Amino acid sequence: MMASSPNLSSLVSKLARRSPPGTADCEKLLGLPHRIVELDPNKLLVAEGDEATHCHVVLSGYVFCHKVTGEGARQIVSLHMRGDIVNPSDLALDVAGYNVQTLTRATVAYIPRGALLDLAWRSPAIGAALMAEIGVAAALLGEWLVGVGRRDARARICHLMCEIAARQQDAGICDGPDYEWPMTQEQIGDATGLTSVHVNRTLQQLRAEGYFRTAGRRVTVHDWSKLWEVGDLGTNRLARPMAWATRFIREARPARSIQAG
Amino acid sequence: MMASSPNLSSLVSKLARRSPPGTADCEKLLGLPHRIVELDPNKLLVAEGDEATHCHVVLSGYVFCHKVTGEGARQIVSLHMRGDIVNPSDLALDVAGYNVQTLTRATVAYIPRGALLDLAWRSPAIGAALMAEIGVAAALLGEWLVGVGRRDARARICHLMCEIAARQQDAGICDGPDYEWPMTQEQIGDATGLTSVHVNRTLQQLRAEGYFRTAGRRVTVHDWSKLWEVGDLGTNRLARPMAWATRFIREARPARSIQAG
DNA sequence: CGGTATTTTGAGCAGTGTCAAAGACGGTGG
DNA sequence: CCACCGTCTTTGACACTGCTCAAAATACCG
Repeated sequence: MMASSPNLSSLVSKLARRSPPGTADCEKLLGLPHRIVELDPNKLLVAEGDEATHCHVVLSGYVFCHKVTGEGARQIVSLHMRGDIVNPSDLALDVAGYNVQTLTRATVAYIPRGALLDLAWRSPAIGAALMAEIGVAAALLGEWLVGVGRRDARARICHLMCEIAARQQDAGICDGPDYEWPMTQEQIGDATGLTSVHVNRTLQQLRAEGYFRTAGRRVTVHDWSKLWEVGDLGTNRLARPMAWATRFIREARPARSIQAG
Repeated sequence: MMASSPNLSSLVSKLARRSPPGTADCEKLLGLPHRIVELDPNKLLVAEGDEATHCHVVLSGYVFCHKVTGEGARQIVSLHMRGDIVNPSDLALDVAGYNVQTLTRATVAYIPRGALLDLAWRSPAIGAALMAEIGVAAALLGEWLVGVGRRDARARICHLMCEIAARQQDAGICDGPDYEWPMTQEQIGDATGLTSVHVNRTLQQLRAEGYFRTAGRRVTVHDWSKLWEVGDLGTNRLARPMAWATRFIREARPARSIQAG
């Protein structure tokens, strides 16, 4: 259910997860000037090259960033959900580096860029949380690069599934082995550097092997640990400073035994 | 020739390019506690998962970041040269997300992470420059992702060549159509998500088509604008807030006409 | 219920990867 | 200045993953 009067509280709770701000800081964040907008699916918020006047916080729904090559191929570079600042690494740049678009119907807060930056300079706790947010986003981007560069289709897709599930858990959107995967197969392809046709075939194969089931835009995972393994979310990731990763492991274990037992 | 007594001045001039700090700020940057280390090629500075105690600034030579998949394949995610902070987006994270390694013999300054962050909070100009630095690094990472995900081998390689040349010009390391490409073909493969064998063949083809010549670890470009075009550094990039891009265009034009005329 | 978006299939092909071996290069010690 | 050795580059033959094009089958939505 949506908050009766949407505000920036999901941003606050996300930042709080990185570096707990005091109550004063929370007030300041909530008091940030902003405009809340309700958007249809597939609506372009920002085009690459636009002047960056606002930063965007996702309050509900999903938003993604992508770029189009000279040949017209599209690559999705990030995915954002409740509480996320869209593309936080670009906060300090004056020109948008990506196209930003809604994936689903979404509620987005527009905050003047300067206001958020000022606040960050004024409150070290907020600044630190923001920097942590940037770091995590960049780490995710790096992981995508590794996947697209060096992993095969199965691994890329499983990796994406795990990442989405984990981030949803972290954002408090889902809980348990059943979650939303709000992308069409073509979009999955654009995120993983594959063709929609190949995504379709790989997905069929993975389903046939019993990793998960899909129904509409919903997934039910049968064996988290295998998905995790095929997705190569191995040892490396566990060492990461991402709360969600370890939390996910804790959640994942029971889910698996429920299934297996 | 190397500065007789290496210091942080290349960092200062790089940051100054983003957002000119006052002289006081420059003093503070130069006064940052640091240790300068001279490193052999291929030396591992940081391993993924290490506690992040220092940040690293490249004073000379080249450094890169990479990650290894569960299958043992390596993906290089970034390349750093004089004046660069290695992996600036990770400044706020406590654990290293990548392996950091020297490409060539290099001089690197180790700065305690906290000292740099403190300074950023204390001086808005430095903070802003740092954020801009982070933004540019993230934009580069995103561009690599697009390339690896959606461009063919020729484009990826040409893109990498242009990027390196442009960044070298920006760092004041090279000037003109002749520059250093300090990577082996295997490393080029690891950066572009290709095999060293395929890199070799593609490079031969590009050379045969007259785009450039290589000699040792040096490249001489014959036709910047074509390289730029094949590398898909087109329209998009020009709109970017990267000083080096536009500067590069200005440099590139004469170079081409020298060749063509 | 019709129309559009998405998923699924099929057949054939192209770009890259694999494996293995032969050359070329560059630095080192004599 | 030369011989030697390890590192890179280059080649060849072949396999395979993932792409293309096109059409059919479904699912979704008003």
